Amino acid sequence: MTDILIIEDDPEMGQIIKDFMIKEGFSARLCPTAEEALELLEGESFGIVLLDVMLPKMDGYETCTAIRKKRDIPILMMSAMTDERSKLLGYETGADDYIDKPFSIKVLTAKVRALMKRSGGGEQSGKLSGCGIELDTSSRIVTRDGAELKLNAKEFELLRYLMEHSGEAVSKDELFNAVWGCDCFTEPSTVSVHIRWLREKIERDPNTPEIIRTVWKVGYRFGEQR
Amino acid sequence: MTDILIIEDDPEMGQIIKDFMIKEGFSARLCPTAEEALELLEGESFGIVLLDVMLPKMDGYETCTAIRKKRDIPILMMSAMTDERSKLLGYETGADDYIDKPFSIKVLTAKVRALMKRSGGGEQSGKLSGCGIELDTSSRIVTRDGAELKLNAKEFELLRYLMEHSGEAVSKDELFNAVWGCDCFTEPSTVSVHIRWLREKIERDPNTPEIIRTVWKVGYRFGEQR
DNA sequence: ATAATTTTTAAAGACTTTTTAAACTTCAAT
DNA sequence: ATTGAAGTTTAAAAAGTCTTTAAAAATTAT
Repeated sequence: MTDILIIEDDPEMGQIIKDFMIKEGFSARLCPTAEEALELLEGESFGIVLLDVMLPKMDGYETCTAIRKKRDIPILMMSAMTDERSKLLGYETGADDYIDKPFSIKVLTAKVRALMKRSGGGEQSGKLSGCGIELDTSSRIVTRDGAELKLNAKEFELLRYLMEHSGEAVSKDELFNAVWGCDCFTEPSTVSVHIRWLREKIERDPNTPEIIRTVWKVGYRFGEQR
Repeated sequence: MTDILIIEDDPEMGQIIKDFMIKEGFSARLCPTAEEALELLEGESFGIVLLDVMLPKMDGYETCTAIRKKRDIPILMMSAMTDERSKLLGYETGADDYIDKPFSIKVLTAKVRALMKRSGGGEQSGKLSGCGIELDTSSRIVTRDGAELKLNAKEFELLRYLMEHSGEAVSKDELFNAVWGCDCFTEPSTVSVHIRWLREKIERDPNTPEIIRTVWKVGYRFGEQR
């Protein structure tokens, strides 16, 4: 997956940024014009856009507006115009952050990381974690404090759903529909039996569950207290 | 709902920021020390933190780390130290953005909006609060001054309804219909019994209720009179 | 095909919540 | 002050929910 889309008409500048981002472990794509970039955004998905404001035909503000119409991707504007008006215009057109040129490439990287972290994006890894439990949806491996737990299918799906909705009280019906599917002749009460088996495996003390809590008259809740 | 927590030891500066944020439609709370702020964060929930780096005892970086341990709330650092090292340290300790002092208050506002938009919308996720009580409809967790209260279903629904109509006198019939549903053979007088259990749990002194007041000949009212 | 594993069912038991009813207190009007 | 209606408090009964088993059924692997 290509992470970063750099829209920058100065080839030297663009290359510096791209090289550094790659060195930092991202993958990056450089694009000298807004038109090209917009086309690229149609086909590929990026984690973030670094957008130069001074561009040949279509300027950064127009570009920003155009990207926003299509995608809710984080946009970081880069500009030599350090005045208030320019910055405000940047934010108004939908930018997430604005950095003055010339900038420290390290600060730029930090900003990129901060934005990616916040937009939940970046990592599309399929790893869920909380309360010492890690669940990897692609390998279907679940660990507690690093040790692998052997869950069977229903237990895995239950845990996955609960972890995807970590902190929420999930109703038993919702759980049942999510794991068994809406049209199914199984007794919904089977949910609690599987929750039992699951607790047997993931809880330190299955009789006083701390990871999967019961929410009376509602259902269950995975994880943190608040 | 209090949106913005401003941690700033210079009272004049703090007040300017607070006033402007309020003028912009946010609600804001000013806090001169990190210690106080951390305590406040225990009990209340905020949409964003504006964090001054130069603070009396505990500095901004430490504070940032401490907040991050507790909450995944957006943090915007404000600092007169404009060098690269300081900024990187800010991002490393978990800040989402960093603004150099002196700054344009309008740019600060734009940054606040951008961050809020990004972090799950800034919209309250179904949290109700008042009188030191916080009620989260999605996790169904209720806290008073940060400590979790264990309410059962009817108590929760009663409190939710009252908080949704905070400051209003809600008639007993209205409450009964909202919580029990219109067609139900239960005695409506059971409402007062549940109010009692609820007061037992949320009031400091259940015999002289200050959070859920009785409105004679009408019903009950949550929170302050205006 | 047989064995092993997983999933479902059903039912008992433990526990929590909700209701009821009755005694008690407070309020406001006479 | 007295009175009756409105509100509170309590404890115990009733209703309901969740847990835990064990065994049967279904599925999967050998």
